[in-house]
Amino acid sequence: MNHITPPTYTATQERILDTAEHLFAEHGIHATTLRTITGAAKVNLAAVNYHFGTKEQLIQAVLLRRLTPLNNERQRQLDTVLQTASAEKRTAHVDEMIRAFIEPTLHFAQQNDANKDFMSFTCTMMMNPNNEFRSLFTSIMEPLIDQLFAALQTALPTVPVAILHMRLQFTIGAMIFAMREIDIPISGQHKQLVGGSKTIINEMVSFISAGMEQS
Amino acid sequence: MNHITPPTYTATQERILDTAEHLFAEHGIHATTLRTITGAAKVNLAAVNYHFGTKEQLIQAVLLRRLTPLNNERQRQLDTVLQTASAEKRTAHVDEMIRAFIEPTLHFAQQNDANKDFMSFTCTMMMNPNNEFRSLFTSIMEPLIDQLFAALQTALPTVPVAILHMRLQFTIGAMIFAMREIDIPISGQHKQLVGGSKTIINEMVSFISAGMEQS
DNA sequence: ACAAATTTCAAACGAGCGTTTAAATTGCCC
DNA sequence: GGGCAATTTAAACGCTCGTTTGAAATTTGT
Repeated sequence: MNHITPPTYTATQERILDTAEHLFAEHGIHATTLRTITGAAKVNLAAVNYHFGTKEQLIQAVLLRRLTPLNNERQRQLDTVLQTASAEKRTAHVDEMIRAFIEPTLHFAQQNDANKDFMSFTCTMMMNPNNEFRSLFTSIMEPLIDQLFAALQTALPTVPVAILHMRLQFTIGAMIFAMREIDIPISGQHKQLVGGSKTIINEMVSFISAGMEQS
Repeated sequence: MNHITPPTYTATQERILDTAEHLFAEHGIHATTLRTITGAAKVNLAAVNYHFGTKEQLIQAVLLRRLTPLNNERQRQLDTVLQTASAEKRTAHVDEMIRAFIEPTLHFAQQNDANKDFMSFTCTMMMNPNNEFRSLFTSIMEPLIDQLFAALQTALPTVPVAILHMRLQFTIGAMIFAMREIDIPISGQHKQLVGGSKTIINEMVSFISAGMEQS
C-alpha cells in the first residue's frame, strides 16, 4: 500500500520534462540553463517558469515523474519476495531481496534512452554535494531502504548492524556507479555496463550477495 | 618507476588551493564561485586568475596536488604485493590486491579534514557528467587500474574478462560512494562510514574480495 | 639602496543567468 | 460567434559570474 501516483502533465509540460531530463543527464543540472532547455524543446523561455514555477521545481518534477513508478515497482517486488518467503515459513534469501532491488532498476534503465537519461540524472543528483537535492531523493527512498535493511537483518542475524549498514552502503554505491554508465577505462577500452542482456543484472546480484553473505 | 612529482606552491597559492578544495567539497564545483573562494581565503579576487590562469586550471591543480602522491602510494603497495607473491612463486591473493588499492585510499581520507575534503571533491568530479572533468581523473588512474585488472585476471583465470570488468566497476563504485561519505539514511540514522578505525577498511576489502572471488 | 620583477589591489567589463511582466494568441464553453 | 480563461510570446529586469586592466604595493637581486 505504499503505492504513490505521480501527477499527469500536458504535452508541453512533457516536452519540457523530456528535454530537461536529457540535458541534465548529459551536462549536469548546473550547466544546463533554462534557455538551453526551452530552446531545445522549442518552447518559449518563460514556459518553464509558467508551468513549473522555478528551475528547482522543474528539477523536482523531472525526478518524481519517473522515480515514483520505479520505486513502486521495487516495493512490489520486495513485498512479493518477503510474502513468498513468509508463506513458505522461511526467511527470505539474500539474493532474492537484492534482486528485488536491483532488477527493477536495471530493467528500467534498459528500456529506452529516456530512462537511461533519468538514471544518469538521478545519480548526478545523488552525488551532488548540495544536500537540498539529495534530501528529496533520499526521503523518497528511505521507506524502501529501511524495509530492505530490516529484511537483511533477519536473513543475516549474525552480522552486526554496523557491518550490515556498511555493506548496504557499498551496495548502493556499486549500483549508482553502474547505472550512471560511468566507467573507468581499462586497457583503454570503454565498456558499457548496462547492455541489452540480463548478464549485468545477474552478475550484480551475485556480486552483491556474495559480499553480503560473507562471514 | 611510475612515481610522479607534483609541483610546489607558494603560501598564497596553497591557501587558495586549500580553500577551494574545501568549498568544492562542500558545495560542488559549479556552485562555488571565485568570489567565494577568494573571500574565504582572504586574497584578492584576481588572485586565482593571476596564479592559476582560469577557474578550470585551479580545479585541475586542486585535483593533481593530492591525487598524485595518493596514487604513488597505491602504486607502491600494489607493486609490493605483486613482487612479494612473485618472490614466493605464487599468484597474488585477491584480497591483497584489493587491499593495496583500498587501504591507501581510506587511510588517506582518515588522516585529516583536508584529505576528506579532497576525497569528496574527487568523487563529485568523478560523477560529474561533464567529461572534461572526468577525463583528467581517469587518465591519471588508468595505468594503475590496468595493472590491478591484469593482476586480477591472473589470480582469477576462470572468470571471463567481461565479468571481471563488471566486478571492478562495482568495486570502484562502492569505493567512491563510501569515500564521498554520502549515505542513505537507514531507519532515520545517518552514519559516517569513514570513521576513525580500521574496521571500514577491513570490511570493505572482505566485501569486495568476496564478490570478486565468487564463482 | 635602488631598480626590476613579482604580487596585490580596486574597479570595471561583457556575458549569461533565472525570473517577471504585460501584451498577443489560442482554445473552449454557452 | 463572442467572452473568458489558459497559454504563448517578446522584451526587459536585476543580479552574479569569470575575467581583464592598470596602478599600487611588495619582494627580489645586486
